[in-house]
Amino acid sequence: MRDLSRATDMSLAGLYYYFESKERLLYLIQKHAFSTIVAQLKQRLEQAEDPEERIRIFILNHLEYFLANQQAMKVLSHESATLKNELGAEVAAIKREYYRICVGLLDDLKRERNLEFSTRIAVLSLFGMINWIYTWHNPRVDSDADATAREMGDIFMRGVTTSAPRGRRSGK
Amino acid sequence: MRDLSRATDMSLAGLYYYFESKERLLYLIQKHAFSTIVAQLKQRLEQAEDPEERIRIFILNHLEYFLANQQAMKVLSHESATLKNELGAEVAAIKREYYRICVGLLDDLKRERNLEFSTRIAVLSLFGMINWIYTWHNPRVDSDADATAREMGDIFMRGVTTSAPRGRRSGK
DNA sequence: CTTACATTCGAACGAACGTTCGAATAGACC
DNA sequence: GGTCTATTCGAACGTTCGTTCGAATGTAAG
Repeated sequence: MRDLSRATDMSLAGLYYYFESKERLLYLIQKHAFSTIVAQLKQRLEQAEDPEERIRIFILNHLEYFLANQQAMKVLSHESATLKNELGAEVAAIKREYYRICVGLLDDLKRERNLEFSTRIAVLSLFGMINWIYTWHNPRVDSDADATAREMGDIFMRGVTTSAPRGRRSGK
Repeated sequence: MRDLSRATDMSLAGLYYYFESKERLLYLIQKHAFSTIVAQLKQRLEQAEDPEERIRIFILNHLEYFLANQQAMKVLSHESATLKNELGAEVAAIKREYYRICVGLLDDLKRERNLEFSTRIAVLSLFGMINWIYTWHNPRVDSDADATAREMGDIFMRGVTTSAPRGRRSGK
C-alpha cells in the first residue's frame, strides 16, 4: 500500500478513501484482469469456426494480454492464492470459466479429428506454457505476441518433431 | 521463521543458532534442491543415447522431483527472485546450467532429425509445462510422475494433433 | 458568507516480522 | 565436584505493514 501511495502521489490514508482494504483492491484488480481476458476471448472466438484456429486464437489472446501487462501479471501470479472467502471464490469462478472454455476448444478438436489424449493434461500443459511467459519474455530479445503465439501454437499442435527445415512445413 | 520454529518444535532464537539469517536458509534450500535435480538428471542421462529419449528423461526427472516435493516447490517458485547479491547469483548459475542442459538436448534432437524451430521458445515452453504442475497436480485425481511425464512428452514431441484414437499410435 | 458534502492528509495504532542477547541447560572431560 | 563448550530459549529490539482517525482543505448550492 505504501508503494502504491508513492506511485500514485496520494497519501497512504487517501488510498483508503477509495479502497476499503488491500484485499478488496487486489480482488478488484484480479476480477478486472480476468474478466477482460475472458470477454476479449469470447469476442474473438466468434470470428473462427475451425477448431485449430480457435485454439490458436486462445493462445494469442492470452499472450497478448500477458505481454501487454507483464508487470501486472507478475503480481497477479504471485498473489493468485491470497484471496480468502467470497472474494477468492468469485475470482476462482472466473478462472474456472476460462479453464472450461479451453477444455471446450480442445474437446472440439478431438471430436473433429478423432483424436485421443487427456484433455485435462493438455489444457494444463498449455496453461503452463502460456502462463510461464511472464517469467522470461524480454521485449528486446523475444518476438512479439503474434510470433510467440504462432511458435507456441506449433509446438502444442504438432510438437517439436514435426517442424520442417528451411521454412517448409510438412503437409497438413 | 516463526512458522519454521513451530513446525520444528524449536524456539525462534534456536533456529538462528543453525542458520545465520532467513535469506541464507532460503539460499541453502534452493541450492540443495536445484543441485539435486541437476545431479540426478546428469546421472540418468548417461543411460540413454537417443535424443528423444533423453528429452523424455529430462521431463520425467523434473516432474518426479516436483511431485515428490510439491509443497517445497510452491515455496521455491514463490521465492525464486528474492535472493540478492552473491547468494542469488550462485543459485541463478545452477538454474542456468539446468537451462543449458535442456538447450543441448533440444539441439541434439534438431541435429539428428534436421528440424527447424526456435530452441529458446521450445525450452521455455517446456519449462512452463513442467514447472506449472505444482499449481494443479492432485495425487488423488492425476496420474503419477511417470504417466504425466509420458503424456507431457507426447504433447511436446508430437503435439496434440498426432495422437491416434483407441490407444494405437501412428508409426514412429 | 454559510452550510454541506467530498476529498486529502499527517500521525499514529497494533500486529507481524527478522533478528539479537544474555541467561539457562546439557553433556563431555578432568 | 568443576570447567569447558555446545545447545536452547524467553524476552525483547527495531522495522515494516495494513489500517484508522480527526482535522484540514476543496467545492458547489442556498
